[in-house]
Amino acid sequence: MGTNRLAGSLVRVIDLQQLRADPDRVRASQRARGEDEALVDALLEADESRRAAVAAGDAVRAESNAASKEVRSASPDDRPALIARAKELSGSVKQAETEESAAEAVLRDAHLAVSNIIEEGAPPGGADDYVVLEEVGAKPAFDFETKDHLELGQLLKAIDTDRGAKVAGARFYYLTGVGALLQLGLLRMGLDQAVGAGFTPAIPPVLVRPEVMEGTGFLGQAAENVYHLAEDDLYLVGTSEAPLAGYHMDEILDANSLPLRYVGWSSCFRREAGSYGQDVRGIVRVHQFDKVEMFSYVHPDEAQAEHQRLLAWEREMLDKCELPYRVIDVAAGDLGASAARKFDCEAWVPSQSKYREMTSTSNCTDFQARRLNIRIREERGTRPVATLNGTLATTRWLVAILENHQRSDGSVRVPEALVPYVGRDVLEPVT
RNA sequence: GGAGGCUUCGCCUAGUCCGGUCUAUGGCGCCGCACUGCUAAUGCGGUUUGGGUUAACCGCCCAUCCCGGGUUCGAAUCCCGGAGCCUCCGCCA
Repeated sequence: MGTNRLAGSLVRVIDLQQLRADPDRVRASQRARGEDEALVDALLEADESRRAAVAAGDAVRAESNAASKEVRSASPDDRPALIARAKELSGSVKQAETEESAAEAVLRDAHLAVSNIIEEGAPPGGADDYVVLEEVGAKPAFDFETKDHLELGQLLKAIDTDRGAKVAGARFYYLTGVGALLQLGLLRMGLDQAVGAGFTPAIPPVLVRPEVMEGTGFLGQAAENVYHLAEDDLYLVGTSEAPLAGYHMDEILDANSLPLRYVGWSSCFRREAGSYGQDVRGIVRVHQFDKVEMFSYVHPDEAQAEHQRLLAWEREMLDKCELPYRVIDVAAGDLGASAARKFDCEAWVPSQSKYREMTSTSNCTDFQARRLNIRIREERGTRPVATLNGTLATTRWLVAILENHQRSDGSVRVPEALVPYVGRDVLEPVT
C-alpha cells in the first residue's frame, strides 16, 4: 500500500476554510490553553503565502506545459525556437516550485504548532482548575493501621521495586506471584468488557514510526516523555493510542463501517522527564506499565456522544473493582495538544489521602485524523474522522486495589468481579 | 549482514524494455438510470485524491502512478538516493 508520509504531504491540522471563516474561535482556544494565539495569525499568513505561491506556480506550469506540447507538433524548422522558449519556461517553473515548497514548509510548521481546538464547555484554567463532576462510592474507613501499596506488595511478594531498580533502574519493578496474576486478571477483565461491548481486541506494536508519533500529537510538548531509539528512528509508545490511531493511517474508511472500536493491550513506556522526586515510592509513576486502552474512530458528529460512552465504560470497570472514585472535567490549560476535551476518573488512594488518575478519556475530534490522513467518504468529497481514546485498566490500578481492599493482617480482598480472573478471592501475605 | 523481485486512481490489474497520443487500461466494488411484478440478472452511464477558480453547480486550470532529487522542451516510463513489502542465503533464536 502506498502511504503519504507526514513529512512529504501537506498537513492540514486545522480546517483552513473553517479557520478563515472564524479565526477568533481558534484564537480563543489557544488563549484557553495558555498557548500563543499569535500562532493562529502566523498560520493564516502562511496559508495566504502558500496560496499565492501555488497560484503563481500553477500559471507558470500551464504555460510551460503548453509550450512543450507545441514542440511535439512543430515542424523541424520551428523546433529550435520553440525548444528554446520551452527551456526558458521550464527554468521559471523550477524557480516557482522552489518558492512553493518553501511556502509549504512554513505552512506545515505553522499547522503543527497549533493545538486542537478546545471543546465548548471545557473548564477554563490550568492543572488545578478541573471541575469535579461526580464522586462515586464511599472511601474505606479502616479501624487499623493501614499500609501503602508498596508495603502490601512486599508482604504479598507481589511487587519488587528493589530488584526492578537493580536490573533496570529507578521506576522499574517486577510484578511477581499474585502481583503478576492480579495484573493479568485485571487487564483481561478490561479486555473482556470491551470485547463484550463490541470492541475489536488488538495487541499492537509498541515501537512506531515518527509520523505515527507526530500524527498522534506526542512529539509536541510531550516529546520529552517519549523514548526514542535513534539507531532505528522508532519511538516506544507511551500508550497503545499511538499504534491504534496509526492503524488506519492513510486510509479512506467506509462511513458505514463507523464506529470502528479497538481495545488495545500493550506495555507502555514513559521517560517521566521532569517528574523527578514525584511519586518515587512504589508503582504509581513508572517507566513501564501495562494498559488496556479503548480507541474509537467515529463520525465527527458522533464524537461527543462517543466520549460519554467511553467514560461510562471506564466507570463500569472502576465499579467492578469496587473502587471509590471521582470524575473530573480537565481544564483547558491542562489538556494535551490533541485533546479537545478530557475526563479523568481518579480513584481514592488511602495512603496518600488523595484521588489519583486511573483513567483518562480524550475527544481528539479530527486532530489526529488530519495529521494521520484518516478520512471517510461523504457525498461531497472526503472528511477526516474523529478519534477518541479511553483507559480501561493499567498497572496503576493495582495501587488502588491493594490499598482500598487491604485488611488488618496484610491480606487483600479480591473484588468479586475479579475473582474468576485472578483465581482466588484473597491475596495472602507470603511468609 | 548479502542477493534478487515488487510498489499504478477503494481492491486487483494493463502500461515501464523503446519518454510525448497515459487527459492511465480492464475487472471487482460502489453510485445513478433503464428494463423486469419486487429482488436478482442484464444494459447504459458515472466513480483517484488534493489545491485553485465559483454564492453554489457545470466547466476549466495545477498537481498526483511509494517518497525525494536528477536528466529532458517533455518522465508512470530513463538515472541517482531513500522507504515499504516479498523471496532466498547467512547469522542468531
